[in-house]
Amino acid sequence: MEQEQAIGAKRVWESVKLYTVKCAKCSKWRLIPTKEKYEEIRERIVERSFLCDTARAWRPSVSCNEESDVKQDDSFLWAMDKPRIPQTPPGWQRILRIRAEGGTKFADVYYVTPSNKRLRSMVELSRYINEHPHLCEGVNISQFSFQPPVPLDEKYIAKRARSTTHDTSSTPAAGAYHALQTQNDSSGVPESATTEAKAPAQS
DNA sequence: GCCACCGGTGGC
DNA sequence: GCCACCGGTGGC
Repeated sequence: MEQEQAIGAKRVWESVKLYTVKCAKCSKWRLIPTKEKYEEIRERIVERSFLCDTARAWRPSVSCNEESDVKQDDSFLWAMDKPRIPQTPPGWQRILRIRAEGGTKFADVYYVTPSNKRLRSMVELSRYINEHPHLCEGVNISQFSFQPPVPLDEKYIAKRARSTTHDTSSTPAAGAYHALQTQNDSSGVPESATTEAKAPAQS
């Protein structure tokens, strides 16, 4: 199941199932209870490292001695967010849609406005802000980023012609700040259809 | 007819 | 060569 967010009359579907951040000390994954909390952590992860102690705010008993909350295995599709993505302004939604496996792009980011409009790019966004000043008080474009996360499984995307820097194969998560997981379930990307779907020949 | 999704491409 | 942007369209 995907997370459903009712916005006005419309329903918006988010591909992300779970939000996870790695402790900078013990390298264990900690689940983040809400998208809002995750966005808050993500925005400042460079300045403020995430630690198991941080998770005590919502889970008083947690510490580096506890096992990782999640195993990094194939039951989820893992993707790593870029740091410094600003928190989404109140009344807006930042939505991530994972694309089907084997395509040319991994995911699309879009924003849903307070008036329930779906914006696909900075161009559309700044036009919207100009045309709806009353809905955009105290909002400016620096609070938005369309930067999508990167899949940890690079083969999820169709192979690019001769990628030169291909050394990330060892441990992509090693230097990672944080990750999000999306489930390979039937409502999103069908498991069976994606696992061994191979393009006959690549140019 | 609408809209979510994907691919093509222009501009950097 | 990369990727932000958006046009086209298939599936509902």
